[in-house]
Amino acid sequence: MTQQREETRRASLNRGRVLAAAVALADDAGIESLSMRRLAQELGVVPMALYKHVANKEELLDGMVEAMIGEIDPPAGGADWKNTVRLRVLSARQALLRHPWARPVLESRTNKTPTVLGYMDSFAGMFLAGGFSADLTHHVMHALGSRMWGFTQELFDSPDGGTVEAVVPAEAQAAMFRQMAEQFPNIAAIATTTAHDEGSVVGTGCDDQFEFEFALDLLLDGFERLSRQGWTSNHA
Amino acid sequence: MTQQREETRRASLNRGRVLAAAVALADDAGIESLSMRRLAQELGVVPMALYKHVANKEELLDGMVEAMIGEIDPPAGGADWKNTVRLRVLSARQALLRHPWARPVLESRTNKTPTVLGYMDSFAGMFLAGGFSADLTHHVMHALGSRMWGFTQELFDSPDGGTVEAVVPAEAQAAMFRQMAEQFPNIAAIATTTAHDEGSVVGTGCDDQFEFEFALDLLLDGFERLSRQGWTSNHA
DNA sequence: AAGTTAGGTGTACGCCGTACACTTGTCAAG
DNA sequence: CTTGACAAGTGTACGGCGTACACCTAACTT
Repeated sequence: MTQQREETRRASLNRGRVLAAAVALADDAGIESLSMRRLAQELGVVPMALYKHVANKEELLDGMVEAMIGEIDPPAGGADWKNTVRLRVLSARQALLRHPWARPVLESRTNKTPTVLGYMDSFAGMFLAGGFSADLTHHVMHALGSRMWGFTQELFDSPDGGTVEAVVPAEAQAAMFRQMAEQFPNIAAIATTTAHDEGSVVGTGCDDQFEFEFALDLLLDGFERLSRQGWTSNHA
Repeated sequence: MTQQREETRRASLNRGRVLAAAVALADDAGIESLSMRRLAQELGVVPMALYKHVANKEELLDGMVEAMIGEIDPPAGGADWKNTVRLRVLSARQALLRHPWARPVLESRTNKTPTVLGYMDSFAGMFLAGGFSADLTHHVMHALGSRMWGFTQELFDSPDGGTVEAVVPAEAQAAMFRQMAEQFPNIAAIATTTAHDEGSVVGTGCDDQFEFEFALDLLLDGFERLSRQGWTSNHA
């Protein structure tokens, strides 16, 4: 039967192979290099062939997101809600760090697929199981926002690899820093406390994982406090 | 002199007119409609003419962001840090709501212009002036993240206007809801507490302003607590 | 009067997503 | 064994995009 033949014919495409290739390409070459044409080329096929397996590029991206979600650990049972949520978020973060394209793609998605909704549903479930009211759970989910996916809008994000500084001569960096300190004294004050080397004022010098966990724990602690004191909305 | 002539010659372009037209176009037709060609057409000029006033599209977007930032109220003096920050964030939010294109554009910007840095600097200044250590200010800025700009990654955001429901017959909505309740029981539980009408499970039914302020205040309260107890990093 | 230059033009290139009509290889039914 | 259907891959083409580059022209400087 058809199914059998398809599997034996080596070169045959299918939705899974297309998605896997798309993920691989985005991982290796960056999301901006992922075009239908380039992807087809990578698969040794003509661009239009892809459309037999995904409806359009949007759906391709949806599929990629779903693949990424599949890498996030399911909620660990047993622990209290706070740790359960915490671990899940950090697991999501790991998946996201493996697939840097996922952040912009996730942000751009406007229609949630069932898989995405399922992920969000399981999140809501963790709060409800922890004794949160439905109302509080709702607000708390909003407050968590994209941190649910393990990412934050980065304040200072490096354009890419970040080996740029090596090229710029050190004295020029120092001059730039002095100029910046004049124009942006507060940022400079912050930067000097964390970055030990004067050159890397922006971009490097931030321990992203620390910042992420700092904010996450701040929120979780806030949630806990509200839940404990039996928060209810005084909102219409 | 040149300057004088330019002002008298009505049709002449300049960077300001280009940026203003770009903002107007993005406001009216959506950011996805803002192309160099379309913008040029709007200005009654050939596409390449724009490149005499902005280096490329990236710089155009940077300029638009700067224009938007210009609409944010400067920090009000006199109040305590918390209220100062709060009001400024809410002012930013107002500007952002007037220009829906600004969120995606801001997110996509990788190199911060001086104006953007200046805005961030003034934010850091509010915390420092409130007695925060440089270190805590740093982390707090990260935790605030994009909320500094008055936006959050929306959990359930409607694709557009949102008058879709009017088209879908009510009984079909109810059926969809029942199916969703089965598949995503936790989301359904949340949705029913807030949305009084069963149909609008996703997208509508959330008071975005409330959600925003809820999360903002949660964070600000957390910041206050840390600052008061003289938080210092036990981080390498 | 001559030369410089800023600002607007026209053409063209290489990308993009994808509509649509086509071939082809595989199978089930007659 | 033929036939006809159908799924999968192809080829061509269209309208969009950002923008490089050569050009024209009107204004200002000297």
